[in-house]
Amino acid sequence: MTRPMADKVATAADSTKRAVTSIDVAARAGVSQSAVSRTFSVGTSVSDETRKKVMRAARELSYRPNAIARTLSTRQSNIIGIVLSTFENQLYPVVVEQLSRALQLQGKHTMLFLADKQDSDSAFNEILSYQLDGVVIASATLASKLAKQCADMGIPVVMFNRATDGTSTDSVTSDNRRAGQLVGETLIASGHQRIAYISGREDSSTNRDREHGLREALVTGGMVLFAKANGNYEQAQASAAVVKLMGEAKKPDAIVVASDHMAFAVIDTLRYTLHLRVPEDVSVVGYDDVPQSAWLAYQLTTVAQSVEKMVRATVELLMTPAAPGEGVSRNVVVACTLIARASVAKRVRA
Amino acid sequence: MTRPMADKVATAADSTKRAVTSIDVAARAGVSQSAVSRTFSVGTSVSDETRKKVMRAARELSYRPNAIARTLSTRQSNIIGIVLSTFENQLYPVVVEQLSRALQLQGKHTMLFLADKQDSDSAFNEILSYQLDGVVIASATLASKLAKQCADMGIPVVMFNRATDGTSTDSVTSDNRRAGQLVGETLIASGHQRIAYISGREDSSTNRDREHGLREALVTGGMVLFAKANGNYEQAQASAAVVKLMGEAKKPDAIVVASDHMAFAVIDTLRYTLHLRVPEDVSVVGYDDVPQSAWLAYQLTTVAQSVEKMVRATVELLMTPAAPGEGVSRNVVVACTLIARASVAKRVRA
DNA sequence: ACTTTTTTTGCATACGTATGCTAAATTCTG
DNA sequence: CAGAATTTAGCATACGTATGCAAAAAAAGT
Repeated sequence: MTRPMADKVATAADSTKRAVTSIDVAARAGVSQSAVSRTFSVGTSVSDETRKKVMRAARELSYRPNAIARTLSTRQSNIIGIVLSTFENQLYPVVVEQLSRALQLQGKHTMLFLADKQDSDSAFNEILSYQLDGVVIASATLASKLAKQCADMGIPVVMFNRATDGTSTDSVTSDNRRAGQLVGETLIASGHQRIAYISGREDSSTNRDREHGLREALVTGGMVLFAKANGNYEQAQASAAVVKLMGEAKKPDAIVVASDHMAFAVIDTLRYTLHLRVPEDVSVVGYDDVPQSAWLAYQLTTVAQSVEKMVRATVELLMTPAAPGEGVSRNVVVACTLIARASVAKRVRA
Repeated sequence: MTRPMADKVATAADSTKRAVTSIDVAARAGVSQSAVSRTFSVGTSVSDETRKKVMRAARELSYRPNAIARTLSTRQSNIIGIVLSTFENQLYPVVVEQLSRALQLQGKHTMLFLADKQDSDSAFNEILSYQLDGVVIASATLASKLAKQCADMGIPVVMFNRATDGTSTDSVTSDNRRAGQLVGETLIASGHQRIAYISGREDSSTNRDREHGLREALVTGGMVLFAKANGNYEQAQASAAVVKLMGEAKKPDAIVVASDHMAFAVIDTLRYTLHLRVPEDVSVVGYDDVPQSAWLAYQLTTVAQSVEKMVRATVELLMTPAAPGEGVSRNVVVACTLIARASVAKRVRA
């Protein structure tokens, strides 16, 4: 009896104080625990009177339903996983921000997972052990493997900005082939004759489709791709690529770059390393229309992916999972728009 | 008896198939459920033999412990919430990426929360109902309010890159006052005489400290701040601010900008709108050292925050929560470094 | 007023794992 | 080899909420 009181006093910072549960609320409101639960669940029937009593008690105790317990019971976590490899390309911050916001509006929450070369497997397993309501994959690395694992667990998966490589997974992409065509058409229309391409990762469907579309437009216009170098979606490699392209005897008069992110490095290298003018000496076109493309330093002509539409489609797919066993994947392709800025010149035919 | 079989066949995509639980594994391994649980928990005692049996059965059934159930039982979710307002400033993608990676290495996962002006309250409540192990606040909006709520619930909170406004919350910041001094000293040393400041949000401690340090260095050097305009951490406002500063009869010869993000807009506006040269006509200095600062187009002299150190400190604080009722907050201040690039000129005294 | 229908309530149990406690098995000790 | 000390296994219960079911209450119908 020396100090039992001290052990029981609950100070504000007392970490031993138990959280308020629906049972506490029920006791205070003089109803059953079920009544409390029903009050806080949508689509359940409670009389106005009990609801009021419960709400009052809940407020007084500052009760908040425990999402974890709820998940265990309903098998619905309201958590969506987003897998990506890096934020380096400014497109991804934009995507994650918009996606998170859109999901929050639907009462979902976002669990971020940064895939890495090494730890991918161990951490994948961990993320999968949270009863995710869905997963958005915006990372090339191990995408199809992870997609399969999720599918096996019955978790809806959406591949964002990458096509399904044979596996039957839902996906949202923009119309990259058309994007490539648009770029080709614009460059031809503005009088370019030697059009080169700096590619992204060769195993990326986005890159392939963009190149494919570009080549189609060139053929239609009676020409072929003038040159090509690989930038691998990395700025350093893109810089090296443009140095190589401009080091040849016959130089391109326009360079199409597989992503805006690389295009910035290309423009910088052209201007500050090779001392060439953009667009007077070389035109540059990118893809994605990330925020920086509009900056005065770049004024990059590019093809805009409508992140907004892609996000909307993604959320839609996540919320309405395909019927099980359906086997056929849903692939949403969002239209894209050419944004003409100042990085493309009008050239007079020689 | 017409089609009972069809109803029971479990196809791969059959969403009705129940998840594998520790009980299933126990049955298959011929041990109790506790044995399975102990096998998958660290720091518990199981004999090698049972462990092997369990692991084997688990592998055969591809069992994965249910993190949600585990959370309910242990009151430890292994989820850390990150609250921020926007990814616009490239510093934040970098921070979130590094923080997530660091947390993943500790077996923690990241729940992202994008604070908004409107929905802040409702969504806060939701995020708090997941038994978060900790919260990192990297958003100015409602920071102190949220911090208090978390503290009341016994959730460790760390304010990232913003000081605690009186409230006793742990925080990690860089030495912004010293950063300001460094900038002032450098500009004075390189012969600048009319040093102006474009500020961030006035209610941000980061901004205040940077300005404070800058003014101190100026006073020490026998001068005062030449002019000041508010950029509010937004590029458009920063552009307007620089236009205003350069529109005066007496123009600054150096502009210190409260963030790199704004500094890019300032440089672009100087060059492409006002047709001035950087650094020949005006030097520009930023804060943060985001990736773009190193780009050839900007070559921005800036003060680097060591995101790596800040992240490490944040994780450290999260993992070792202060003793309850301690009342005194831990405030880690990380040293910063001036990164000299080409946006500052050497001026000869007139 | 009495039956029928509808709504509301509470009871009991399930969700999947962790863990205190006790009993059993094992190892150690002399 | 007996007994003590230690390790390991299993039982039972807790974590906090949701929900099927049946009883109770209220509303509607005649």
